Amino acid sequence: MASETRERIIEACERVIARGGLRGFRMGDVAHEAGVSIGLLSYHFGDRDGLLQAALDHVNESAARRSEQGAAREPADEPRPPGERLADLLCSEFGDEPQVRAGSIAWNELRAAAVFDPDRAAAVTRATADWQSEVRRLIGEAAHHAEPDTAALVLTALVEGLSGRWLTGQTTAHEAQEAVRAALRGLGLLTTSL
Amino acid sequence: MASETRERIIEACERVIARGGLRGFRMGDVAHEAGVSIGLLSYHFGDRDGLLQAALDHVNESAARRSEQGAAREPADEPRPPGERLADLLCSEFGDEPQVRAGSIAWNELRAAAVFDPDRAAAVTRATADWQSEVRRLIGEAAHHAEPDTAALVLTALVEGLSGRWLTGQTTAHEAQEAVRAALRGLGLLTTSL
DNA sequence: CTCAGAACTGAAACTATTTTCAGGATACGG
DNA sequence: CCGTATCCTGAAAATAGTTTCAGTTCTGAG
Repeated sequence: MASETRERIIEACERVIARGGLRGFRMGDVAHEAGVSIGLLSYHFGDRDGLLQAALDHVNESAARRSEQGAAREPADEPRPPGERLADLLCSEFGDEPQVRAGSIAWNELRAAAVFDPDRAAAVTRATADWQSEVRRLIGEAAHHAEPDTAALVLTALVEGLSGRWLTGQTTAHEAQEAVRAALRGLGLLTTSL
Repeated sequence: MASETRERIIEACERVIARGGLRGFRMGDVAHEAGVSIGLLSYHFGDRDGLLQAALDHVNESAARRSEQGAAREPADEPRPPGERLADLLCSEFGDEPQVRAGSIAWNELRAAAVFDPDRAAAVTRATADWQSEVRRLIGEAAHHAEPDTAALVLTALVEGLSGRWLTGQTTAHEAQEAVRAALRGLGLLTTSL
């Protein structure tokens, strides 16, 4: 059926982006990766832009789903401290599983492309605002903070910066996570005890 | 003279990069922007890669020069608090002057490209390490901090993340600077008094 | 002035990639 | 089966961009 093939193509797009970024996003590579002909890409998605758009939308959705999942996964009978949940949410960006890494790379590319493309900037802004307000909410639960909005901005921007460090091999995923936790402690949102 | 023309070409490169990123870096655009023929680019810089390399090196040098200037501008008789100098160094990335913005855009692009290009990753890593160790030094001067290395990582990564927010229009330069100062206060490196 | 070498031009050749399209395969209701 | 609508292919055309190069202009020393 066609929808399966579409799906396969979108997944191939994600792998191609993860391997070479938006710059290395070639329809020939996508077709080869998906095991279909190059003509089929146009058939399903119109042109290169349509294909890329579909792939990036999918990345967006996946990220949103993961974020919601994280919030829902909390068992009601064993309440984890909100500071810990905050740390989890923020650190979920880092991790050596291929899917996590591919997602981070795609986001990194999307953010970089958004500088020059208002449409993409709008999409990034919306998704980022959702994420940041979720962080803001957890800050409110974790502690009385004087400037919770600023703290949410600082934490989310920090994660984005650390993501770049990690993806370029300047830090490990673990170091990035430790840095996030250190920042949370600095803001009084995580107790020092391990 | 040739060196003037070279300079003009490099400056044109910076404008082209600021306008369209590394992806939008076209030799035709550079030639048009510099008011020279396309053949001259090859004559002076060999090929596209050589041209791009020269342009990025120039961005690097400019940033380094600006940073040194900032450090040297401190008059010995009126010592500014190290926390303030730290804030200045970190906030110098944000600002609405075209040159500052162009420099930030170039860096943002370079960081994004470094994910897929080991050579660029090495260059970025080196420059980032220098900057971070300067921050680390100022932290040492500003206060006894339990984890100065982690603090330096957090602050520099934060600036990189905020830079992305600013360049995509998600925050203003001023908001980004305020966020940096808030983080510095949280880390006990800047007194609350204004 | 004149010549050599450096700076410079722009069109043509080349390369890489996307888009189109004529047609082949496949699924499926009648 | 048959017809047809959908899915799919891959080669050819179109497009976008870089590199080359034969030739022109400029510059300065002799």
